[in-house]
Amino acid sequence: MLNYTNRYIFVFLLLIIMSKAERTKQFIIEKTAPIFNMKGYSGTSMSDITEATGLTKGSIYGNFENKDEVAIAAFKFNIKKLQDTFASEIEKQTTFKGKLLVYPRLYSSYYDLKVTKGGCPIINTATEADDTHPILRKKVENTILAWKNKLVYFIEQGILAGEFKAKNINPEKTALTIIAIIEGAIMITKITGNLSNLSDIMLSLNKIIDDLE
Amino acid sequence: MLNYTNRYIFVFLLLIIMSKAERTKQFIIEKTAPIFNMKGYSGTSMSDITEATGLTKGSIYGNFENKDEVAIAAFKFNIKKLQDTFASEIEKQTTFKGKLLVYPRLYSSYYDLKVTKGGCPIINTATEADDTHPILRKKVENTILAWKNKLVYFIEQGILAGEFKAKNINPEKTALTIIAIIEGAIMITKITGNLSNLSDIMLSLNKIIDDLE
DNA sequence: TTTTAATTATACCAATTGGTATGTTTTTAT
DNA sequence: ATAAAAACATACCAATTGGTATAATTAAAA
Repeated sequence: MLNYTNRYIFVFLLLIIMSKAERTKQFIIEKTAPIFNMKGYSGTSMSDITEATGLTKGSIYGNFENKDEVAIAAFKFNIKKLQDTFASEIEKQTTFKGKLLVYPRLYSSYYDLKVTKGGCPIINTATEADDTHPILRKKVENTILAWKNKLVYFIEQGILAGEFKAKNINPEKTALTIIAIIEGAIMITKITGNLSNLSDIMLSLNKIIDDLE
Repeated sequence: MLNYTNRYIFVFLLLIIMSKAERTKQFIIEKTAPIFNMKGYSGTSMSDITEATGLTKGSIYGNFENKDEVAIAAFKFNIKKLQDTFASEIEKQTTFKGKLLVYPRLYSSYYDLKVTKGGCPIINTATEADDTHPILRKKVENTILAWKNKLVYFIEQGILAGEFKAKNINPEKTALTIIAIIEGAIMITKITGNLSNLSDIMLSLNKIIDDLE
């Protein structure tokens, strides 16, 4: 994470380096990303976009081909935001078990972090796009597969490092199960509004990772 | 499940008992339920409904107040279909562990059953409605809570019957985890199109239930 | 079998959808 | 400082949205 001083330097550099167009493009993405995540693709209208940005259609269509492009950019933005949060925490960990345990720990306080408004962009986009939007569908699929591969890597390296015992562990199966629990937990927590559901389920996830020893 | 003979008797009785209106109402629900499940609430238009049923707007609005009412009825229909499938299998089991194991077993072949087109109506409706549709949101929440209570009951009774050892088991936490794994697994499988993902994750669920002993 | 009531079709409504053509204003580079 | 280019606003477009009033048809009750 950037501290306040660095953040100001960052914004200052953006003002110099980025062109006006790049900045508004970024501005549009930042403002619409939470809307797409909450209302979905078909639930978000062009007027939602103009309203959220304070810009007119002319300027939206000057920076993006169509609604699709805005939605895809917004999805990427949401995913990156989420990944950055986890990547920086995973980096700090020295063991592979420690890296895996970042997920239950961070997700337990997911709603405090409020990384993405409207819940997890993966599950939101996946459930809407799977039967309706081939481009977004493929993007979510790739996101999940990349996540799975990362987890598989941690588990395999953990076995090599002697942190986990190799027998009985199927890295792929374990990775998929971890993702399933997390995504399911977010869905349940969002719909019930009961944050303790999330921490409850994350305790189960914690145990699963612990049992890999 | 009804066999063919019983099904014909059932349809015959419907023709006598149900009025024309009741029958078309049911017809509309059956035809639109898969569409709402695939395209979502805001993705399904009135013209989708008239197209799928072959009826005109007049007849749709003669049987339903508005689009909301059709959507809610379609959601209930999808949920009932799903619940009936599981209820009949759970009934057959004599042990509570057996009842719990019905879930991983049936979900492993979920896509063969093809109970509901477009994936699980719970996760589909939950992710769309949580920030947009209070009525549907509440319906999904209640569905999940009822499911959780059912699982909690099975686990508690299983403990009483000596099938599971009471210590270390938190029925509520376990129930929530089971639901999370199932819903997450469906999401992953739908988006990747890889059915083996579902059976892989269901093996993990199987182990979790086995470990309750 | 006829009357009454319910059901379905037709034709319409204003509002909104995503998108575009054309001006006007800012940036940017010279 | 000025010309060229890019960004933005205005005003429009046809198509579609959810919904309704009314007419035509069909089912149910007498």
